[in-house]
Amino acid sequence: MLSRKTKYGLKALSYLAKREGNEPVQISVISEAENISQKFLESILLTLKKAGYLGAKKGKGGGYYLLEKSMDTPIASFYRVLEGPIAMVPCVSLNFYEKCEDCPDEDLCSVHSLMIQVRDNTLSILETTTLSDFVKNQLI
Amino acid sequence: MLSRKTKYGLKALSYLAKREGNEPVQISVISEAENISQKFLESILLTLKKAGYLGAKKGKGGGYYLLEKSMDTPIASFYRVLEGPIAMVPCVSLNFYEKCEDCPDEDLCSVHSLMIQVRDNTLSILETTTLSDFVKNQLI
DNA sequence: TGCAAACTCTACTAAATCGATAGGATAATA
DNA sequence: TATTATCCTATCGATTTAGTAGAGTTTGCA
Repeated sequence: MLSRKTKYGLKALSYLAKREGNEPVQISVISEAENISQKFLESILLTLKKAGYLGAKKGKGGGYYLLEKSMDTPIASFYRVLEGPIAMVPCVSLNFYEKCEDCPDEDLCSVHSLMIQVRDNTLSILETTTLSDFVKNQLI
Repeated sequence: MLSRKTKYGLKALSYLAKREGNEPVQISVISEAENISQKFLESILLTLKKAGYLGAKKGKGGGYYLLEKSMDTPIASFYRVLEGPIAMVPCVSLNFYEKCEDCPDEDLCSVHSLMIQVRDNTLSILETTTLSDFVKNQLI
């Protein structure tokens, strides 16, 4: 299940991506438009900024805006920053790998094999869908 | 992320599915073979029994065993019993649908559209892989 | 009949995570 | 210098997770 953090983060990104121009937008504007708690959104946007996907400007006329590369960034990247691993078990994670304590041999684990398939299928979507695609699709 | 409950449940099912014959197997045997806390596994197997996938026999020589239909049951069914929804957001769940409070129109939500794709991809694996397939694959 | 084996069931708990909220610090603008 | 808006740390209540404890029930067997 997607956490609210990730869902809100993606919705905020899509809000920024849909705008014409790239003027800074205040947190309060996004939070009202997308029905997200303002304080919660604050921390989410900060995370995305630290990860290098958003720029921020302080003071009057300030707010958050997309950095250039963000439109071509796959959703998978945002997902990993907000939610963490895409894989359903750490032992099949590409970016957050961890061995299972209970499993002596991954190659003999049915769960492992199946979850590799699920991971690859999910990745095929999340890695090929960029933020630009993400907002394009919904206009159809 | 898969909970331990689901992972352990699937491992126990696969343990039973790999056995020759279908004699009852004690919880303690499975828990040792798969390195799962016995008490925890107890409750998991009980859940699977109540859902109609396992039979149980009490007393000496007792234990859990697969019911006939279980070998042809898709992993998706076990998953739903153990973990809950397969979808990443309730608003795209087929079996556990819930409307998002924050979302006025699902058709205009980019997250919604994307998660439908992810769901369908994941389902295409979990619905077509039966318990029988599940243990067959790993022998290759 | 009586004992032991093994599942059944309820209740409880420690720890972690989630979804926020509070409030002050910092920086930019006018 | 006053205002605006992000930055940052800390805290908190509710929920979920991953168990644990312990008594109850059914079955097989001597």
